[in-house]
Amino acid sequence: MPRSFLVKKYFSTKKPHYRESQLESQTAFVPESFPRAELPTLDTGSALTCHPTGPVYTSADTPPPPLSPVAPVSLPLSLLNPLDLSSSPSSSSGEEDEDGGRTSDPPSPDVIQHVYHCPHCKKSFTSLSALSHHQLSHHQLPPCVPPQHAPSLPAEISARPAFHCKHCPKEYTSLGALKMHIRSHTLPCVCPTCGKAFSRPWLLRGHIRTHTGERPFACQHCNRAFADRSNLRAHLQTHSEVKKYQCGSCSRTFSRMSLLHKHSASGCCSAS
DNA sequence: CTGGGGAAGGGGCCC
DNA sequence: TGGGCCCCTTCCCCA
Repeated sequence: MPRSFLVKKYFSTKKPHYRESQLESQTAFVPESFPRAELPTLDTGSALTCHPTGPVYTSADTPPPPLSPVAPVSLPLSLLNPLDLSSSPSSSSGEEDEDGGRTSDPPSPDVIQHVYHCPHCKKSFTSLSALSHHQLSHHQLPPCVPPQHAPSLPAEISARPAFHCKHCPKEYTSLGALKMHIRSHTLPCVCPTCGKAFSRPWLLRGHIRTHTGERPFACQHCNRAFADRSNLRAHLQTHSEVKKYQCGSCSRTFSRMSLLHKHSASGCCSAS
């Protein structure tokens, strides 16, 4: 469902990650009712407003305090598999992903326990391998790389070729990764209803659900349904007596990491 | 102020 | 290699 990834916000008031202009014109999923007037031909010399740095954490610069996983969350099994999402692996195709999910398992507590931060962009990763993969995109380490991090990178990383995005400063170590990234600039999939543009067709399909009201992800414990599986997953936490995200200082638990971050930022345990 | 829902941003995995 | 889909995370808004 649409994480609606890389949406070109024609009308959005949210923070724009990319400017509307300078987008390469592509033809897929462009409805006739929305000529790509706002998707001018890309000028290779233009620079999109692409923030090379990582996400901005609202809880100041300091990373969130260690997240203590709440040990055995007392969720019934049915809650952990509310939609029996693990039943039919790749049987879905596009629209049927309401029941075609490969897994509905909530992130395991130990996933939450370890947070690895990229020294280059401050992004956080829940596993060292994920961080290592991510760091491939930074394979040309800037001088600011903390020395304790740089040596930890695989040796072959420094030898990999770099594929530079011509629209932003990002670099990738594979052409495929670069191409996928470039779609975030070109945004070839345009919503016929509102004109929002997406990088991938399935993102557009999910976005269309926001117009149609389709909510294929139903909660088994209440009448609510969601258009996004992740949102259902978050919702399921509200049915749990013990939340997954626990404050390391006061042991208070939260249903979402963002709430825990808010809690930490509010001063419970940040300075103490 | 807090908790929750909606939607979005990004990377990874599988086929 | 690319498409399709996943997960995690974050932000914004509202009750």
